[in-house]
Amino acid sequence: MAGEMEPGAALTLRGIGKEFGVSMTPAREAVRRLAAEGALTLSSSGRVTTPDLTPERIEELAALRALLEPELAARALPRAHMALVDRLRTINGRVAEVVAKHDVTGYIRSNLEFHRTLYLRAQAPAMLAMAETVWLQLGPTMRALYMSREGSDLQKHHRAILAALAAGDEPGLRLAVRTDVTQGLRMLVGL
Amino acid sequence: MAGEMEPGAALTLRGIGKEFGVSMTPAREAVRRLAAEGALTLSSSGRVTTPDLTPERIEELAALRALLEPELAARALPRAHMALVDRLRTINGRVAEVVAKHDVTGYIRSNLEFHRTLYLRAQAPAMLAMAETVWLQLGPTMRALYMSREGSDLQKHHRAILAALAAGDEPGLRLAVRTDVTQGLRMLVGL
DNA sequence: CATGGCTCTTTGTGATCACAAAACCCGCGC
DNA sequence: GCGCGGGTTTTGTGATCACAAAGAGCCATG
Repeated sequence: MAGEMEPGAALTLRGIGKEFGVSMTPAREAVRRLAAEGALTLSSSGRVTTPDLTPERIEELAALRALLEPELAARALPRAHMALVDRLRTINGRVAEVVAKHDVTGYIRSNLEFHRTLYLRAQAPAMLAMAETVWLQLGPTMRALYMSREGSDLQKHHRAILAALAAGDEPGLRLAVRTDVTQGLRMLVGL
Repeated sequence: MAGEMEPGAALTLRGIGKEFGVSMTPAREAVRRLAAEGALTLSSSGRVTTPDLTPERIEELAALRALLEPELAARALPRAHMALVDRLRTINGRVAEVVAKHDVTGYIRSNLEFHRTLYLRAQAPAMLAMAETVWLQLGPTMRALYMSREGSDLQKHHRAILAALAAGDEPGLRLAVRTDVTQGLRMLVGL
């Protein structure tokens, strides 16, 4: 999810097992579970790789984010207190730090933490799980995305989200989340 | 997905294995995969049951359907030809048959086939997979739902979908799909 | 008659193994 | 130089086993 692996990277059950000090059996279960969520690709012969997404697939996943995440934000809005906004501001500060250090993985991680923290307030576990599934599928691709561009104006969108949250402005919040989510992925496809 | 199992039904790995003539290993993989999609529940001790959804969870899943399926329908619309509408009409006829026979499982199956046939035209596999994941989670619950009410006016919504499709009316299609999806589940929660 | 504890059974976990298929690599021939 | 076999290695699959924990049932006791 954090983009630690590049798209198309191959994995072996025995390799995973050795890496985590277990046998093939639990490695297989983990792989099958991740494959079920679309986070890994199983070739017809059972080989395991991280997915190498086509532009159409990326657009589709971006559309899913644009569908799910504004809804999650809107559901979180009535439950959001000042403490939440403060917490989000803190996380957003950490985003700025890792951007300065060109730490791609750290950036993706804290960016997603920002979103997750907000959506947790929606009290919608199934919907949040779906959003996280999408993040998982985009993981390896996000690395490629964020390495190609500077993340300076993503902060702008996060600030817009915070402002709408503090103002209790639902339409504004939906729009801010949607553009934050859409804009980054748009670049990758080159639209 | 077809509601063949009731909510809260227990499963054992050895039982599944015997039922399908395999050992525990493939049974475990299948169970873990389904659990990853939310189609089965794993207790903390590893016990496997079909999920017994709370009303809040049902509302959430209904909201997901209301979010995803109009989008899928809208994406299918520009690609929909007369042959597709005919095919949908045929499937809809089959829905009427099974309703007459009070065949709950058959009804759910053909109802979902109606939706899946339409959404396949959207050329959006990730989005369709998400919708099917939701269906899977609702499966056991849908049985309980459709046994408690008559499915007569669901045909009405399907006809509205077909009409909007034939007319190329996107807003109408979105609305028709949304109400078809929402209305059935609304009863169960008792809103 | 209810309740607590004890035992036996059931059940999931993870390791190991034999097997088959796929991939890889090396060398040969065109 | 390039492509194509053939043998070797790697890799996933599914079965089986030992083990531990959780459940179920039963009996004794208050």
